[in-house]
Amino acid sequence: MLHWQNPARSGKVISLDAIRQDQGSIDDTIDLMGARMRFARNAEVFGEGEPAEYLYKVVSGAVRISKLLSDGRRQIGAFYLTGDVFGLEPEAAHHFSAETIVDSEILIIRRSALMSDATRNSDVIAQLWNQTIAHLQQAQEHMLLLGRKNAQERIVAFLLDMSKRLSTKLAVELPMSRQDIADYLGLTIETVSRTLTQLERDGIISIPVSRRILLRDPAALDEINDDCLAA
Amino acid sequence: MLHWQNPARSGKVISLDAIRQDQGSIDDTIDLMGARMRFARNAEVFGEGEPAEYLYKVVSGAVRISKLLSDGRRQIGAFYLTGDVFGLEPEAAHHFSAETIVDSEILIIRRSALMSDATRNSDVIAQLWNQTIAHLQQAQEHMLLLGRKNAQERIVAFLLDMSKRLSTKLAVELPMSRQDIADYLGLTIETVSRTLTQLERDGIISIPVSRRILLRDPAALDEINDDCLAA
DNA sequence: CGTGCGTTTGAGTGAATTCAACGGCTGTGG
DNA sequence: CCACAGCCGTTGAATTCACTCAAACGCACG
Repeated sequence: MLHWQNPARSGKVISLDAIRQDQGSIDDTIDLMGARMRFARNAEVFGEGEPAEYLYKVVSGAVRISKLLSDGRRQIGAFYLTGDVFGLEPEAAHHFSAETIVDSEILIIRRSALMSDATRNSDVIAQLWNQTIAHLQQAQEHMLLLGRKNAQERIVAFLLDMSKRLSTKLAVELPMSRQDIADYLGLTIETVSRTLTQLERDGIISIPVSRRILLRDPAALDEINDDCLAA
Repeated sequence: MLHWQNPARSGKVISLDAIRQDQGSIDDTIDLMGARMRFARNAEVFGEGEPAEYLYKVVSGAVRISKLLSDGRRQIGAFYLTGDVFGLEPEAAHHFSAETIVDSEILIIRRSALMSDATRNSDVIAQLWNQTIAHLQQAQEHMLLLGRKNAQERIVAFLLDMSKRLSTKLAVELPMSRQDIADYLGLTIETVSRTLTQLERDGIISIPVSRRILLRDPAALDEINDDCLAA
């Protein structure tokens, strides 16, 4: 039997929750078939244009996927944290490169292994499809942020998303640098820094050390984030 | 047998080509099972938050999918032209709303019908998955544009993409308004207009009427678009 | 011949960027 | 234990690119 229905989700912010929620059988499959590998900080997991032979799951650590323009401008497409699956593109080649942000342990599974299993069990494809859908929705949400939100809104959306995904609700320990955040949000490092400082001055957050952010006034953050649909 | 391999594609610009190329069997299925419907210009095909019961294919006309913020800011996620499939989110609800841009004919198929077929033929799921992947890659490419490109680069990328998809290589007949273009590219209508005017002054394009754009100097356009990877 | 909508053009503003300097850790080596 | 180098992050000043506000234009339609 197939599981076409993902759990209905009410929120408008599409993070990777959907992916996690729907990982029952794929987790089992991958965990059985995969091989663990350790990567140092800033190691390349795969490069743009490389054949996409494997599927990846973050066991511990954090990963970014990114694209570069010829003049060095970089867009980070997503961050993957513990438990997240990435690299699932049944095309010949990857369209992003993936690097670790911190020392990480990654579970790697050969795509062909999954696929041969899939011929016997269409559940696996359905699961992979659902994963892809979740990634797509995340990308679409991010397009709204990149296209239409100002610096403060971007930063706040980022903090709330990280808070949710790290599930340390009010004390967010960021694995990534300001440059990574900037390249994810389509801002400069200076703007990221200034905006965070301003939020701290406003008493909405506090930043005891640069990588640790305390959400002092979640209501104010939600207010700024206010993604509501019109009418 | 499954078709895991999409045709390898060399270009960096991910348009909907991949979708079209891989539509053999899904086209057959949908065309057989679907019902055609006519929509007037600016008609809503589905709304954000509505249950996603159907899959859609543009027979003729054009469709935009979009998201709104509470203050009216709008981000258009994609345009779908003749032959494109959209609405494939096996989640409970749509995350974008979809409206026709011009009078359109849309083929509609009940998802459940496809799905019951899928239990017998995992090919169909694989096809749907590939469609989703293509949409994801398009979204990721668009994130790079929205996050890191200036107005001129956005306009040029848009024109080249439209030129390719409309396959009237050098004379692009745009179905959408300047406002739609602006909301797709994350710009204002004025900036879109000014940038097009400037390209015309530079002799790179010409605009006999506002919706028709002639690509006079494709090499110059490619130059500006230059998406190349670094090193 | 108006009216209305979509588009263009102009002038001025502003938010984010660029350029530049400074501050504060961390680790290393004297 | 201190000195110093190398990052990373913050802050400041000036600039710029796209935005806002405003008006005019052109075309279609009644």
